[in-house]
Amino acid sequence: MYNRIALFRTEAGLSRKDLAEAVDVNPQTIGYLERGDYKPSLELAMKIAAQFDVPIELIFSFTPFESVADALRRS
Amino acid sequence: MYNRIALFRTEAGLSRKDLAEAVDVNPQTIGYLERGDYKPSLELAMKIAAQFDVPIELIFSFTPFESVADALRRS
DNA sequence: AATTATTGTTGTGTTAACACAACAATAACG
DNA sequence: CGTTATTGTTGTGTTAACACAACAATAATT
Repeated sequence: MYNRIALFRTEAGLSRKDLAEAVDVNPQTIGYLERGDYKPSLELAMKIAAQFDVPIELIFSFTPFESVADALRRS
Repeated sequence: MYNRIALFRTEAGLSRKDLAEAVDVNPQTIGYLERGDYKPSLELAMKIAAQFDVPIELIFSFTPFESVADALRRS
């Protein structure tokens, strides 16, 4: 399971602690998710997606995300 | 957490056993999910959504889904 | 009516997603 | 330089999402 939590989080100017408070989990949990140490529950994934106002599929994927450079080049 | 698994499943002509095999879980697990006895992992939710080829948000929601009648009336 | 498929219920066991604490390493800032 | 914020690491404990088994109830099929 790949994710772009860190990407969205830093762009939003949030620390892990900030995001953790926003979605109501322990700050360590955000770190574990970003590193891929464990996979989120659907509930947590939905809260994170809601926080950045994007669909879940933009943040979580079974296949690797393309680089930001490539994505912007395509857009 | 509300879901429309049963709705999509029956429309697709699948039994719980069928869907369970398609997303590689125990048939009981589908029953538990449909009844709301427990919430899916993100991984399972994504597999189910992929099975019906719709975004996760069409199947799972924090708020109740409108009735099929209302949805069709609106469309 | 008999058989088979589907669904629901109960129970037990395992694993991983969490919470929480403590501390080290590094980065940012006064 | 000293302080503070941020991130990473390790460890322990709890809970819920699963697997699996057995069986009852109902629906569908022959």
